[in-house]
Amino acid sequence: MAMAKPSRARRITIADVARAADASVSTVSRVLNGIGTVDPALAERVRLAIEELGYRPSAAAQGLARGRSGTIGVLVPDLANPHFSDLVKVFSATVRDLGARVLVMDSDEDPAVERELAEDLVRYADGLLLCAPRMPRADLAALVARGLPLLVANRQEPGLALHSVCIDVHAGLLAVCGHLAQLGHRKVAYLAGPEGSWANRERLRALSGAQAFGLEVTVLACGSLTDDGYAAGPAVLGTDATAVIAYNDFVALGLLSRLAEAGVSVPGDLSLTGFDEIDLARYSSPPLTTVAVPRSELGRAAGEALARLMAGEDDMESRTLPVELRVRESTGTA
Amino acid sequence: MAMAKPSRARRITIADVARAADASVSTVSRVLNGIGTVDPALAERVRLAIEELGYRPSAAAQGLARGRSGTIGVLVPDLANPHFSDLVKVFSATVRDLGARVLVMDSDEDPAVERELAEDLVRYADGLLLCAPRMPRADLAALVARGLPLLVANRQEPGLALHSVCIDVHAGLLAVCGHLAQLGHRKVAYLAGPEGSWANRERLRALSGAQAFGLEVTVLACGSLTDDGYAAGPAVLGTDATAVIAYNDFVALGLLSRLAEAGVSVPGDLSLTGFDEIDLARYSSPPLTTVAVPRSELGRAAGEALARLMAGEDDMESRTLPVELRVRESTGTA
DNA sequence: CCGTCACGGGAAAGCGCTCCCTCGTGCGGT
DNA sequence: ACCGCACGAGGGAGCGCTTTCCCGTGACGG
Repeated sequence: MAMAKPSRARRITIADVARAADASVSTVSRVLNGIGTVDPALAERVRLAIEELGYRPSAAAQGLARGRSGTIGVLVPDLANPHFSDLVKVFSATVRDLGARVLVMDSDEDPAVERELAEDLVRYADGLLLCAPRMPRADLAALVARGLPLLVANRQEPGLALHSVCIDVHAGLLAVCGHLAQLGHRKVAYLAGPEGSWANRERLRALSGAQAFGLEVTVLACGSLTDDGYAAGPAVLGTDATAVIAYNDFVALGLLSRLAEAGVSVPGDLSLTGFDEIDLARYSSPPLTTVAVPRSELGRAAGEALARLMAGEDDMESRTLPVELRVRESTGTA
Repeated sequence: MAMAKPSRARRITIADVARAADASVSTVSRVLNGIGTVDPALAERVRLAIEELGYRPSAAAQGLARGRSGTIGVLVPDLANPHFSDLVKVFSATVRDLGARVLVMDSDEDPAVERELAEDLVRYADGLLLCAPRMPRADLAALVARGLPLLVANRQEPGLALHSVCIDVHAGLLAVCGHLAQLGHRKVAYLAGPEGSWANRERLRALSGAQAFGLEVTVLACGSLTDDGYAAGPAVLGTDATAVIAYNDFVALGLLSRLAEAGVSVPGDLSLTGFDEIDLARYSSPPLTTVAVPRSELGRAAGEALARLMAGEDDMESRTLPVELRVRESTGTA
């Protein structure tokens, strides 16, 4: 008796269900999509058949037929950075309530890759969340021109009609400056983040405003990693600053470690501030004065904003979320 | 003159390209897929048309026609945990070289959600990477039965035919024990991680083996977060242990902070070890003795393993990746 | 010079779903 | 008793690709 090879068990389709439930494909589809015009008994039969067969609708077929995939693309520069993984986490949870899934791509900060990935995401997704602080404006414009719902996080590009949700970096750093000025500091060093990134530009902008507080700022090239902060130790000690504003908490913690090694007391000899408030900030010794950014809020706001964009509401204003200065023990009087 | 409303600019399809390039749809498809049997001149014309029209093939249509989506599903318990975000990052980069994209879902450690998400991923993906340390065995079995390439990370389930890549947690903790024993410690406290998780079980298993080193272990319930470690301070001080083995680096750092507050010297009064080596471990004071796990290696191994599974190689053995003890200043003689 | 092939290229059949349109039925109104 | 209507249910045309099958052409050998 010849028996078909159990090669690759054919996928169970909606037609199989229809047959099993003795209903039409249309009806099964209705049941699947919760359209109420189906006789309860029939619907129940269909549900049973679905259960029995272990049927799951093919996402590809649904996507093709519906004209949308139920997928949102997210592009981040570095998923290993808690700032972004947190964002993705909350964003993903938020849009999930909308019935959407998230396709994440990590550009590794490489602009060329970024372009390519964004282009790829467009093919898959119904909407895009872009965290691309350094993507060339032209690429951004090209993406906008594609016409699909697009939202950028933490970036503003005047003149480009794109929606965004941002952290109020400017206000945050201003608060830091105010705090330091109040403590009597006059000369401060700023450990700069990645050159050209929006976040760094915003900080610099705030810093230039800080002269109003009587602060004299020395900008030192640094980076965004703990290692960068650690490496910046000597440079910092080479200045006559009495306080250091680190690009973020990682940098601050790295520097803190180097300072401890060098026997420099914080805040006795030097005050130090971070930014972004990572969990560990309050567990360092001394606990770090930093700026708490509403990470979850950002993810949620992004999710909601994109939802509205995808629903066709195009008249939406960009949101800027407030931050909060967290004064702890790493800052003291000059 | 009646003009069609520029409603929602119809998608550009392969047919448009064919028309523009004066070729057949088949040919355009061939060019797209790099099938060599096309006259170079024609191919060039097609490429030009594609460029001109800004055509991008619809992922849904391709997926439906090809019978596979080019997407791999990844389920993690917590994307905010660097352990998993790192894994996803590397994994995603690895499979990208295979032409696959990654759909990430975060179960938030909720078993019910986990089931649902896994079920959902199946509809979208050609393969699955599961990080589900506590998913009920039955759910796992159900997933295996679905027949699609499935790989689990950091978990082994004897009797279930599933492939896995793991970190050698057992060996890692054994190394920690050996190190402490060598320093003369006899009584140690273990700050336990999430109950029921594979990683915690493995540690406990190693710990029971540690009696061979003459170690007497007190297990204290704790958790996996910095806060948990901080909170465990009093409990730790309530024991007569001379060394503490923390579930992971976060816990260790949290405890370290609490100990510093309490004026307990590390390693003078108490030795302390972490696990997983996060970046900050070497920047704490004192720098943390911990176990370095090959996070990137894990992601890469997972990517490669899943690639092979998806290519049909079913005869694959599970891999266990070696770890490395990093001795730093948080451990000293008893 | 014609038969044979190899090969470039086109037509068309799906892939598994959604959704519009149509059809049949049973009901109420006049 | 008849017409119309509402509503439940089925038929079938796509959605945008891939891929098989087949045809036409030109090169080559006998």
